[in-house]
Amino acid sequence: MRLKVTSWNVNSVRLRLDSLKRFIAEHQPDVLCLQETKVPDEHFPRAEIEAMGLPHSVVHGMKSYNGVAIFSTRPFEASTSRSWCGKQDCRHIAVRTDGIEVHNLYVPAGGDVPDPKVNPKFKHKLRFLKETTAWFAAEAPRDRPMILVGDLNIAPLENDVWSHKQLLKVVSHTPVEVELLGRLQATLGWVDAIRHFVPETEKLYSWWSYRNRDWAKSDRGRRLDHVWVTPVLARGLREHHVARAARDWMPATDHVPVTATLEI
DNA sequence: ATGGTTGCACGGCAA
Repeated sequence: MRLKVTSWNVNSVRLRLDSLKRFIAEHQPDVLCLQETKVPDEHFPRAEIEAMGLPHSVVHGMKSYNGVAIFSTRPFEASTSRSWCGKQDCRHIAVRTDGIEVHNLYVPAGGDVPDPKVNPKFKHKLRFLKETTAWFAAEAPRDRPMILVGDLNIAPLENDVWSHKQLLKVVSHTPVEVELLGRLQATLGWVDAIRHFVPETEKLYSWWSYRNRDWAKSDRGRRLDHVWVTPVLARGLREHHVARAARDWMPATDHVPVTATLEI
């Protein structure tokens, strides 16, 4: 059976309904994980998205900031959301479908200054990574079929950014973040489902800043959005897709959908 | 070096 899983930071789900409809029609994901929905649950346009062919959903949001959701062609056997760093800021939601746990994460961006002593947002980001790492390490054995997706707000590899050298002190690509993301990845032996298909020598991005006149021409991107699978699922990996074209869909988003397809 | 843009229960904050 095919399982096609997409992660997309939509930066306001209410502004993105036309783009969501187009993406779902063109790519037909089975499980669609959204981040930065920016809407409280009572105002979430849930029925509209369910009508696009994904009739099962869970949402977990708040006013103005953050927010995560999962839509699916198949019913959920369970769903949970966890809070991290003592904050109720809607950065995690998880479901089980077909015996597979799917975790959808929105890691804090971390602000501008990569120093936890002077920047509380960066401190929060590091702490969030440590807490999620401890939780996955304690929670689940490696042989459990699990998928972790989301806007992890870290581009770990040299070719996950347009210039490794120029971004070494830029939040999202600093060594301390990359190291912590590596520890999270090591907990369950998570396999990077996108780099499974794209060699590390090749540039690959999922985000381009709004602050570029011509994002495609300058192509100063970063790969902040990820799909990971546990080792037991990795042998089923069949395809990947980064919907670069969606960067031009109006109104524009800075993140594009990232998809992995597996046979389960 | 700086400034560049977007979104949000509308305006300072987060990204």
